[in-house]
Amino acid sequence: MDASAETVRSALLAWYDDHARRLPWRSPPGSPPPDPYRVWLSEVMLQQTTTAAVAPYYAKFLDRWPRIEDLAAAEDGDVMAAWAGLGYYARARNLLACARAVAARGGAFPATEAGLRALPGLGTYTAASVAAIAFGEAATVVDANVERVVARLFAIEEPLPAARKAIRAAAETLTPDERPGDFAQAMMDLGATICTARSPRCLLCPLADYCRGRTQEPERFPVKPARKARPLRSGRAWWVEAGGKVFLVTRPGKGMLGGMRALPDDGWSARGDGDHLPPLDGPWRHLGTVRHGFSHFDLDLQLMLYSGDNCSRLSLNGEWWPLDRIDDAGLPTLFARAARFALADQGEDQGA
DNA sequence: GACCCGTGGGG
DNA sequence: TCCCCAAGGGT
Repeated sequence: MDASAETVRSALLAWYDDHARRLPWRSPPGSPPPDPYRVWLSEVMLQQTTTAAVAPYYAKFLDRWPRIEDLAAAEDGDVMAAWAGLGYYARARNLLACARAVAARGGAFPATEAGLRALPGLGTYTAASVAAIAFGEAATVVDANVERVVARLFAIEEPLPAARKAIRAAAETLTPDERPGDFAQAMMDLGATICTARSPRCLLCPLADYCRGRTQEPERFPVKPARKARPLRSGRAWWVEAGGKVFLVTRPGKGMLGGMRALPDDGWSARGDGDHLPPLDGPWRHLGTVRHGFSHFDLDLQLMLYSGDNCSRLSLNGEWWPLDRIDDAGLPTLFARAARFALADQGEDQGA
């Protein structure tokens, strides 16, 4: 049952040679890695995000900003708009800060895990993955996939998050000096395609013979604490339209959807009594409610249409955005959905 | 360690 | 429908 680390490494790399996923930001097994800019860009996008969601964004960013100097020179708003829909917008702010920091040192990333870790937006995982994949450093890469694979391989009973220490220690015993980048990606591929969270395919697993968890119920690992229920908040957003344009604001740099273009809203506080007043004295018409799920709460956003005839006294700073280019506004998903709702409502009025 | 921070897909 | 989850980082 137990096997040497070398046995496990060899079995996994052999499996990877035949079964590696082909992804736009990845080189085939055993071949030279993509340049660090591409590795870094993909790794940041992949934080808490599926490969399918990342692919079109990765292509778009690389096409628009082929080198890190191009990204470093971009306008903040353009980068935020290009990130719209991908979520966790602090990543985009950190991406730009990191690009500028690297450009300032001549465009070359630090080539070590410790050096990478000091850059904005690179935490334990991303620093290790870029070091291993782009620079061939024998860094131990632990993401949710590796966590699951290792917890099962060693049948770690301790629940998360306390188990992270033991999981990392176990993972470190496996990390190879040769092909550390391939090894890291192999572990992640195994977790994504074989050792999945539900219904793991143990019959296809190259590590099945060495897995302690398999003799129990592999789905048990890693043991996780119960999840808290998501509360429901409510709020209002204001749709003000004139001359074929809609009034948009840019949200503050920090907090929810920070730095993103948006509809004006009332702040959707926890109790649903948002404190921001409407940007115009009425009349307002209730268009409908958009329910949206965020990471830690659900939101019922009531969409209010300004139905008066004098927009000249708007009390907010913002910009008038052409409705026929609303898809280019870079609205995060919540407000993109609200905008579609408002435009569909108008379509119905015209049809009726 | 706890909490904040998005979104879309799959079972 | 609902719940879970994903190549996590910052504070």
